[in-house]
Amino acid sequence: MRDLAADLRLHGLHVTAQRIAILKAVAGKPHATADEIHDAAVAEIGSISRQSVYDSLTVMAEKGLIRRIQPAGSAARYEDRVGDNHHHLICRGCSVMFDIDCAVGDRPCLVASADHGFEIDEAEVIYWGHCPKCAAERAQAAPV
Amino acid sequence: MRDLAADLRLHGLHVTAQRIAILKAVAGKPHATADEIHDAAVAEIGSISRQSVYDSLTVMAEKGLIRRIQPAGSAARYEDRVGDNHHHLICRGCSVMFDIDCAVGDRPCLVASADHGFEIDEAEVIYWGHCPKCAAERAQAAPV
DNA sequence: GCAAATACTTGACTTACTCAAAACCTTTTG
DNA sequence: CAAAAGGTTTTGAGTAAGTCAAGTATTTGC
Repeated sequence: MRDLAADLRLHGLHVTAQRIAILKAVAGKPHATADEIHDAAVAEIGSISRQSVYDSLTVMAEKGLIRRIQPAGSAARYEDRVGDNHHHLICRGCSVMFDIDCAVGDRPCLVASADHGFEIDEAEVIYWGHCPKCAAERAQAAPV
Repeated sequence: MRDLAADLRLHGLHVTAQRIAILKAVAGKPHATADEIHDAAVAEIGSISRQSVYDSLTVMAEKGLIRRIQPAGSAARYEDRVGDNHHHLICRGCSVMFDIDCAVGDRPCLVASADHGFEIDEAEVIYWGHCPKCAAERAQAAPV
């Protein structure tokens, strides 16, 4: 298990009960929303304001401790798997989300065909589709 | 120029002044937000409710006349370039957005390394970085 | 142990978007 | 052409997710 306190200090952040609780929540339930993380943190330490959850998630994402994913049509989600540039697979029906390892290799997806002079730092890839369950339901609802 | 009315009819939608105005707005300013499209449509036909703009954009996106892009940290945007699976390059500073042709080829990016049984229909790729202008400003604000 | 810096809480506020019901317009059919 | 049928637009209220600001509390370096 990660030493959460050391992790925070390493990134120049103060160590507080709230932040430890948030990190635990993110680690324990990948792809959780800010709201779910708030609930988990409340369960862990009894009380924490919603605002602190937002603040902490924001700085921790900025410092690179966690990663924020913001798919179309749903609230932002957070995960503690960082640094490996993996991607995501999301169901259009029920919004389940899976991790997908980069199909091509290490980070070649970072190369765009024309960069317009940009300094590119991330290539975000989201695969959209329907999970087996939702695909079956759709087939039934709208038969050919 | 596209025959907008025929385009709507082809997709099973009624032809109305509002929808024509919205399609023109989307074509005239790619990557516009619902709000900007509303403004453009008002300029075109004098008056249209915000709700109609949302409704129309939603059905037209469903029917495949236009495409909705919803990047993290900003409102949804719309474009009329559909069917070629191109990608986007967005500046973290000022949110400018450019089109990027698929680096690999036609649509191979659709292939995920493990599909979890999903029926995948789209691979959305967003390159994040800083445009030349914002990169320069950042370098000045936080010099090494 | 103290001062300075960082973090947390409270509560008001905003933005982007959704829901619902009634009025209206397009299209289809006779 | 008229009228029925059903899709479309308007109006207005409502919601979720997140932001802003000011004051209080905690952590850390000295």
